[in-house]
Amino acid sequence: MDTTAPEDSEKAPPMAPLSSLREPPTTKRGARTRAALVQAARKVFERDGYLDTRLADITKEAGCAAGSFYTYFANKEEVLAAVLLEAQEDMLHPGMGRVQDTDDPYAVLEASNRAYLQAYKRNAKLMALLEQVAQVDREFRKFRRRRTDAFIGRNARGIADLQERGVADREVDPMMASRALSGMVSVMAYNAFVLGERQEEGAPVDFEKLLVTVTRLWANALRLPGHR
Amino acid sequence: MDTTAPEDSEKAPPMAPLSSLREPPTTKRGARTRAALVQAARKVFERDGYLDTRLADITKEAGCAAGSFYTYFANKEEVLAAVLLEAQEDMLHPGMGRVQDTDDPYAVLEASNRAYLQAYKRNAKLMALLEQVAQVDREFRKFRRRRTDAFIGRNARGIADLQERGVADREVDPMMASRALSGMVSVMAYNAFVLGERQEEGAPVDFEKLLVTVTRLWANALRLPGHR
Amino acid sequence: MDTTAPEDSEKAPPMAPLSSLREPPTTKRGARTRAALVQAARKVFERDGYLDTRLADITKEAGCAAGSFYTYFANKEEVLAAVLLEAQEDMLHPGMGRVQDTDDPYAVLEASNRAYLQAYKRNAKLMALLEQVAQVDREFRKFRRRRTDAFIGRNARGIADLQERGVADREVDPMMASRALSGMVSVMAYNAFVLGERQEEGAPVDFEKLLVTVTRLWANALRLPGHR
Amino acid sequence: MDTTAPEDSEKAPPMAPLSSLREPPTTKRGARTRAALVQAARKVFERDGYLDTRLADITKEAGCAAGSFYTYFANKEEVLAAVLLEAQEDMLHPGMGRVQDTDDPYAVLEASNRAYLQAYKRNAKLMALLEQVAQVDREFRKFRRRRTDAFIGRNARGIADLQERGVADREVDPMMASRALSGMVSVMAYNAFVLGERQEEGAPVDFEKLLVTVTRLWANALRLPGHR
DNA sequence: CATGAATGAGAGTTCATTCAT
DNA sequence: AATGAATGAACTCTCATTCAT
Repeated sequence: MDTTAPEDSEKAPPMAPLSSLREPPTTKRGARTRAALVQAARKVFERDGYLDTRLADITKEAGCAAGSFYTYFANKEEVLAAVLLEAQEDMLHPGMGRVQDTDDPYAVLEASNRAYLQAYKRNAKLMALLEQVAQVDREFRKFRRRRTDAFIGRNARGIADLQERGVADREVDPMMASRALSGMVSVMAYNAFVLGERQEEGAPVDFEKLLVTVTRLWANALRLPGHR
Repeated sequence: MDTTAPEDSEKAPPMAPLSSLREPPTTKRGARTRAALVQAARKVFERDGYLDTRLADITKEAGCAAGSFYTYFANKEEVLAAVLLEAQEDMLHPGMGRVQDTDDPYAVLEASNRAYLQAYKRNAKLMALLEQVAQVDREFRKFRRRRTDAFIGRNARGIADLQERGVADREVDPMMASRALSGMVSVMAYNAFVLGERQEEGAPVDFEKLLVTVTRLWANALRLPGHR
Repeated sequence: MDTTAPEDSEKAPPMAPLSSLREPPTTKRGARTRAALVQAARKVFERDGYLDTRLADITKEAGCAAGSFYTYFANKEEVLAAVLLEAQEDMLHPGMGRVQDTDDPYAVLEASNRAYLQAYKRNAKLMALLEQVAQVDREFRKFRRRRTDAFIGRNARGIADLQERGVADREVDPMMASRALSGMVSVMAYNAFVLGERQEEGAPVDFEKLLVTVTRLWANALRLPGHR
Repeated sequence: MDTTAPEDSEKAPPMAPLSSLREPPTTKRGARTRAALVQAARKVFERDGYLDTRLADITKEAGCAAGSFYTYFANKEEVLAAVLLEAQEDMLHPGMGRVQDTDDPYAVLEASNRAYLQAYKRNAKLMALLEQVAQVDREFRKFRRRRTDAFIGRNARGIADLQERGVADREVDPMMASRALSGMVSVMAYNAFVLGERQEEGAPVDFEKLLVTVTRLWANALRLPGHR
């Protein structure tokens, strides 16, 4: 789910647009240390949350000295950026098997949602982290937005396509419908895989039921035919 | 990757469940000071965000000494609780005029969504704050959940009712459908009224178009009859 | 003596023009603490030099907690500013008794130089500090410049006056001559009272001989008549 | 106030008296690297000032690795020493053409001052650096002192000579007069060529006017005859 | 000799919380 | 009840120096 904080809330220091400023390590040893830091950072971030993570926690986890951190990153933001960039691939491009070959819109839709939900589940901790950090840092809000927009755009094209083929409700704006329906799925994913996994915050969820429900609602919402 | 979410991320200090611990002020002067603090807190929270707000900012805004804060609240969480409790009414019970009288499910649905979206827009800054703080504090996550569940429950009853009346798709679980569709609307509201209002984070939104779209999608999703 | 560093050498952070930003203490206790800090700062600065002074040294000397420093000053610069402002009076306006009554230019000159040298000697440690810090901080360079200019201007007027009265060499530009001669005296003072007092850095100096020499050279340089 | 100057201000680590400890490089490659470091150091020192210079800045400018620095120098002081020693010649022995042949004391004096001022101007950045570092490091204070004393001694001999020839005021101690007058010229040079070149710190100066003025004042101060 | 990563002590700063007045 | 100064733990970041390759 999407969440945010008052615009002016963050003092915006000069920050790089989510790309490493420090030059990459030249030696093998350097690469190893950097990798250890990124891995440690991910672990600690996911465990303690972005805000409660001290840089010392990361270096400790990585097994290196506090100062070594700054050989590779300028601050907490930059490690997180590195963590996210490293995981970006799997988060962005779920890849959804062969089903696309079919002509059955419902089957395609279900496959798409399945891929999305699976990827979300796989990266749930990271998604939780992203949501948290997006509340606090504009740069990561942008990152999240890029990710969201990728899905929304893809789905909007799918909807427009169905409309052209005459199988989807032509009354709705494809873009806005995509925003709404994609949002619907992402909220469900967040609730199921982020909150649902937490003690006392939510109940565990039946993956298939979730998938079927959102798919059906989505199909209905577009008035796809058949599939009573 | 597995999906245990950052449950432990927040050090959980002994905290009261969102109700003031401190006994209420006895004197008039005390009541005035407390009120000033709550009002100031809301203003500063909305302006600077929860995390960037220093208690000193609040007392300064309230025009009282730093120490006075502790006469009424134990910490930042408690003021925020007070702020939210004070605003709870309008956030929770939008109240939606007389339309409920009609039998037209679509009209009822639209009225309900209108009321929700209007309330969201009215309290957008507070909602933003709530989302932010929910990322950081379990107690406020619970608060948010109570609010969300109220809407979800209400909508689920509506859906079940329509199903019983035979006008809604019986294949979907009313509760889960309500989660999905309510979530859909809340995401749209968040994007429109929280992110949409921020420079460079989102475009301003046409309220009516938003309302019509989500209502239509909702109606379609349930296969409500009629309406073209 | 005047000394400085390459212009670009100092990263110039937004700094206040040598005036306290923090609001002054309201209570007696506050005033006491602030005063203790200024006094401690002066002592430590004079003992350890500006650069080697840690804020912790100052608070320790003042007998208060590290954090208390920031109640009154934003950083090291600001305390030093406070120290200098407090001592400014005596450094700037030596006050030189009754001699001004006479018409004898030489006597006036000697009295003036005596007052200057005495004041310099009295504040030697502070002058040393000022020289040191002027090498490092533009704002204090300005401060030093204001002080220097005050003397130079005063002396330039004296020289011009003598020229008008026909007792001083009219060939020299009064302002530039004042720069040169005032500079001459200040170098001598620096060498005598700052360096001269240090072990192995210079020999102790006979105050009267110093005074007589610079006065005679000054008088000669302007071709004042009489005096052998 | 008393006048013990900040003698103890600098922690005095075991330091060599401004001569390279490290043995000179044996290979050609080594000599090249060392030279590159010295050159880079001078550039960076002059640009950023001694204190703000990081060893990393120097090695970067020299195009070699951080660790290589320690092959040739033990620390920042030592490079600076190397820099100064390399430039010492031009700073110390201006060389002043043929004018010394004349008997006209004024001409000799002017030639001497011209040579001094030209050398100062030529090495202004280095002089600025020296002044800065002298404020901070005893060893460089000694270096500066040796330089200053060379000039003072030379000028004192000149003055004594003139006194013996009966053309200079015999009432002043040649050594002290030399200190004062040499100091006068050096202050003027510092103000003109170091401060004068900086934006907003001083106005640019007319070299010839400066030369004529200090020379005339100097001549007058000694009561040299002629030259009205 | 050169490299460049690793180290870690140490400094400045923030701010929730306490407490004497 | 109110005040506002005092506290000090906590954290980030710098950079001279070392050392394995």
